Amino acid sequence: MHAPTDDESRTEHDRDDHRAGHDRDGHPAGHDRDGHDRDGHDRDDDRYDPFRFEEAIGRRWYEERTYTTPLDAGDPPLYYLTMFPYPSGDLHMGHAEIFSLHDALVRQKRMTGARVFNPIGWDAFGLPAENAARKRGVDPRQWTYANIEEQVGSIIRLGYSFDWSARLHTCDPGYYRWTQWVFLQLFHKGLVDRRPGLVNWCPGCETVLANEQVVEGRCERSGDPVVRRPLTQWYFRITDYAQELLDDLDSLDWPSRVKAMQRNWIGRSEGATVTFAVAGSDETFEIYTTRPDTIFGATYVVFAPEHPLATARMAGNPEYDAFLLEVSQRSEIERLTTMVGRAAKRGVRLSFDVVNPATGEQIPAYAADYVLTDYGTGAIMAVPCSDQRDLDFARQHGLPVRMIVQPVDERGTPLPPLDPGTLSEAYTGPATMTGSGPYDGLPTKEAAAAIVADLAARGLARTTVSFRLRDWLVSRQRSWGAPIPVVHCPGCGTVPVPEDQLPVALPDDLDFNVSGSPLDLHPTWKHVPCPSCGQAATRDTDTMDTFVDSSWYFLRFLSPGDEQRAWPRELADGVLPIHQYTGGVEHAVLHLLYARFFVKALRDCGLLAAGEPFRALLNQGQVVLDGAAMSKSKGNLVTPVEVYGTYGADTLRGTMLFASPPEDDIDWATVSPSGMHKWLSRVWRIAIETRDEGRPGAGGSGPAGAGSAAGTGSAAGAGSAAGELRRSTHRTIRDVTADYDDRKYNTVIAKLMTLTNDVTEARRAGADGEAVSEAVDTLLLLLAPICPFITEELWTRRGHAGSVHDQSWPSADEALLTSAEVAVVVQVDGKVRGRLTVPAGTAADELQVLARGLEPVSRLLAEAGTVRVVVVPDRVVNFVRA
RNA sequence: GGGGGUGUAGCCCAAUUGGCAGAGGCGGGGCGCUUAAAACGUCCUCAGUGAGGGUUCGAGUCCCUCCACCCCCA
Repeated sequence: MHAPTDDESRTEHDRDDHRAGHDRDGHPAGHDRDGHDRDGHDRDDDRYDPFRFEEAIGRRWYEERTYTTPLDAGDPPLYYLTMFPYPSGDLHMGHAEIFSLHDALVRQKRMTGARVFNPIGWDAFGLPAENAARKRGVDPRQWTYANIEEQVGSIIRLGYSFDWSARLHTCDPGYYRWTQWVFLQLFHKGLVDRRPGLVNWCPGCETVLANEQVVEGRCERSGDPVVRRPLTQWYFRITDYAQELLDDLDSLDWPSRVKAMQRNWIGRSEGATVTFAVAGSDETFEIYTTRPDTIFGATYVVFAPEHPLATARMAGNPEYDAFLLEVSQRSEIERLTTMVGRAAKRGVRLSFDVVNPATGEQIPAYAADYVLTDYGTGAIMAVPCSDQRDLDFARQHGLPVRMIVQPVDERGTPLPPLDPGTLSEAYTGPATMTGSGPYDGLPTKEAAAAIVADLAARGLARTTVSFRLRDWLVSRQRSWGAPIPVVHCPGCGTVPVPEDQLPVALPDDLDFNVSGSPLDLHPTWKHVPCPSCGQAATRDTDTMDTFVDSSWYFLRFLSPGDEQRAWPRELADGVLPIHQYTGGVEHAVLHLLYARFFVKALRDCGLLAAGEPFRALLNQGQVVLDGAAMSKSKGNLVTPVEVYGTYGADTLRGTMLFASPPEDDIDWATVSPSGMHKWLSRVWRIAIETRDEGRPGAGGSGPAGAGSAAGTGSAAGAGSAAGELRRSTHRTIRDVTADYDDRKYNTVIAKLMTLTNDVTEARRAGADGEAVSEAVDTLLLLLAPICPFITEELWTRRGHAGSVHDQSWPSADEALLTSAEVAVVVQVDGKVRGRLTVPAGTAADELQVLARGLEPVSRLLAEAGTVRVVVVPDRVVNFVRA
């Protein structure tokens, strides 16, 4: 794939590169440029100077499109994907971490012979571009593309092996045209709704937000408190898939915490819907409860303030209107504190009572904001003794508390009864029924089933499954996004834009210095004839949530330039679900849930076969400093540019992976790029010093597994320095390969450091050149996925043809994996009393005999009769006395 | 309150999945090299695994209780 590099031209080339690329003062090699120029290239070899070759190699990989994987030939490749970046500026440490991890995964997989498709693109729509336009008057397009180019430069510099032929940006009309097309497919399938509702509004961003974008009552982007507003908006019907989204989690090779987060978010609960009647009227309404067994303890009901029954009955009541207004203006954060904990729960007594269908009792009705309009039925029965919020509300409003459960322990033995007069903690533990008429004495679970069955027989109840998941609100009152491809016509109503008129393109002349949506306020853009009747109509001026763009980008990578269709169907069916996805855990709910929904929806539109987008997922931790998130505002930002500018790209990549297991956070204060640089310098020096060892003719012998010239295990004398080194080499191959499979890059590097130490020791002990050469070449191969530059450069300098990255992954020689001798521990009563050095595989009885002969052991055993002997061959002999 | 996760050396982290707690790095220290420093080389340093109980011949690893911290949902 790569032409062998001519040594002479390389030297010249490297010099030029050195001048261009290495212009920082004080990098740790202490490189003196003048001295370098004077001394010439012999001395160059002495010292590891990544700035002499990294940039040229990275540039070559980019320009030659080295890591392009043709998709139109042969079997479908393995699809490896890393979450595409948002271009808010240059790459940050989080990007460098995930890309370094992902690239190691990809490069190692390639060396095992797999074809891997590894594309890169940009999630390029979004609010920061608009904010830049507003603050600094920059065109969002220019701002975005300039940032993308900066990130491209860093990616090239860091040597990530992306397939540049598949590059895409979601803000390209050629991309968002198909985002709009996908919207229309879902629209025609009935999975898109436009409807009024109480929505989350972020005053800072001047737009609505999806539920998933509200974190503890605040906008997850700007941090502003979110308020609720009644607005008509577009929704994707993700709740239609709630059960399937929950069930299919079981089939995914994802971190358990991410699955748990999605389960929590979907929030399935089983309960019952029960019909209550308004007292003195034929009118009925439904409440939802997860505890139907407690119905005899219901002493009042609570409606969500906006519940139609409440608003109808309270119409024209000034006090209630004021309450409604107050509730609507309350921020989500205040409301949450009202819902949770002991904060005052504001409520209003409604003008009517209701009838409890189980007891026939007449009880009061309230409206309170701790009941949500869109969860369950928007009304609940309040059972103070078994629900904390109900109990708090009852105490505040002087409502009765009635005990209907008798707590029991695990064996069903009754515990002391609770006193409803003084109860301050609602009881939710195991209990039997009391004060519940015919159900008294039943365990609560049985009572629940019986009560629902009995009420159902009267047509007053049914079991219900309820989800916390809400439909996905996708319209945004922003302008740097994909316009929703719909026209509103006075005659025809809501008319989807015909597919042949896509894209609905953004205008070039938006004015961002306006209060409100620039797209909506544009003088001409929205005025168009109705696609259906031709009458004057207006475009929908909302754009789509940028999470829509990222919910299908993995499909577009398969044919980013295709103007005829969104993606090639057969290929998509061949590569989905994606073999390996990597990215930050911050997307555990948002992006990963939306993308799963999209794939299921597109499958049901007949556009895909797969039911899940990402088969396996790897989440990396975050990069923090002194335990706190890095951020510009805190002034504690360490950037990849600084690190690779000082130490080079390989050091940055290696530091990231060595710092901790991938899922853990990396505290930059505790890692040491200089330590990594020091080790790479050792690797460099050893590889250069031994370049001609074991090679009578240049490039003669190969590495382990590729036809070793060092002979087989038996050829190297047992116990000799060369033999020990060969054993170390092959054990490293075995262990490091397993660690790559387990994605334990930190221990991969630790084991390669050990091998480096072993090489040094073996050389000192006089090991022959072939064993050393095998060890060093193997070291380079095993390190190549993590530090691609130094390994490539040394591979070439050691006289090998081709790229190190095109070599086969080495395989361990079985004959060399087992030691000739092993140390066996001898214990008496579990205490170590001696050690044996024996040939590996020595039989158990023989070990026992040898162990009995050891001095302290024989004496100890003479004093008492041996009861039992436990022998684990090659490990331990344990004598257990009576 | 429920769920998920993590506690091993001054620090970051390993431990063949039940078999001698230490692989690697950082930091610290000694020595070598050096006119000197840096760099480099080399050797050393330090815990009995958050606490308590249980199972086992044997527990960092499995079980129970508790504590601390992180994340998600309330």
